[in-house]
Amino acid sequence: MVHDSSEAENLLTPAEVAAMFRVDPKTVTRWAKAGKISAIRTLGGHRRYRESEVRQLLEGIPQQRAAKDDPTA
Amino acid sequence: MVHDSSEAENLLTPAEVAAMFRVDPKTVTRWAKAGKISAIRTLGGHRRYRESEVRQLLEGIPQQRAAKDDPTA
DNA sequence: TAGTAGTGGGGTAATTGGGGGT
DNA sequence: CATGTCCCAATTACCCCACTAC
Repeated sequence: MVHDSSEAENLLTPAEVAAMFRVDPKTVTRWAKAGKISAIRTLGGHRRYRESEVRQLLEGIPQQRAAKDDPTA
Repeated sequence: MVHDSSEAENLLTPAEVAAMFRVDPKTVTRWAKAGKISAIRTLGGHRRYRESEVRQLLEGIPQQRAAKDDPTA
C-alpha cells in the first residue's frame, strides 16, 4: 500500500464501546442521542465512536492542563 | 520521480476508505453500488474513491435526509 | 513470468437503528 | 431520569472463489 492517510482516528463500534462501559449497546446509542458522546455515522446510518473520546470519558479526564501547573506534584 | 501523483485527484482504495469509516471494505463497495459515494473504476474493474469526498462524508456534512420530514419545505 | 495482497461478486449470520414498554 | 429488553427492518460482517493490482 503506497497510500498514506496522515490522519487516522480510531473509531469504535457501538458493541465495543458498550463492552468498555459494561452497558448495553442501546445505552450507548442513547448517550449519543443525548449528545453526551459524539458519534460519526456510516453512510448506512450506523454510529462509530472516537476511541480517544471514549477513553477520556472512561478515565474521567476533564481537560488537558498546562504542564507549568502540575497539581499532581 | 516517475510516479508522482501531484495532489489533484487523490484517490483512495476500498481498504483505505473502509479503515476511515471503521467498516468492512465490502461495505464501501455496497455504498458505491447504492450511489451513496462516487467511485472511479480502474480498467480492471476495481473501484477508487476520491479522498476529498470521503473526508466530506466523514465530517458529517451534507447528509441527504428523507423527504418525509423536511422542515425546509 | 511468477507471487502476494487486495478486490469483486454472491450468499448468509450478526449487529445496529428506531419505537415502545418495564 | 436512566437502563435493559422485545419487536421489526435495514445495515453491516464474514464465508466462499476468480480476477485484478503491483
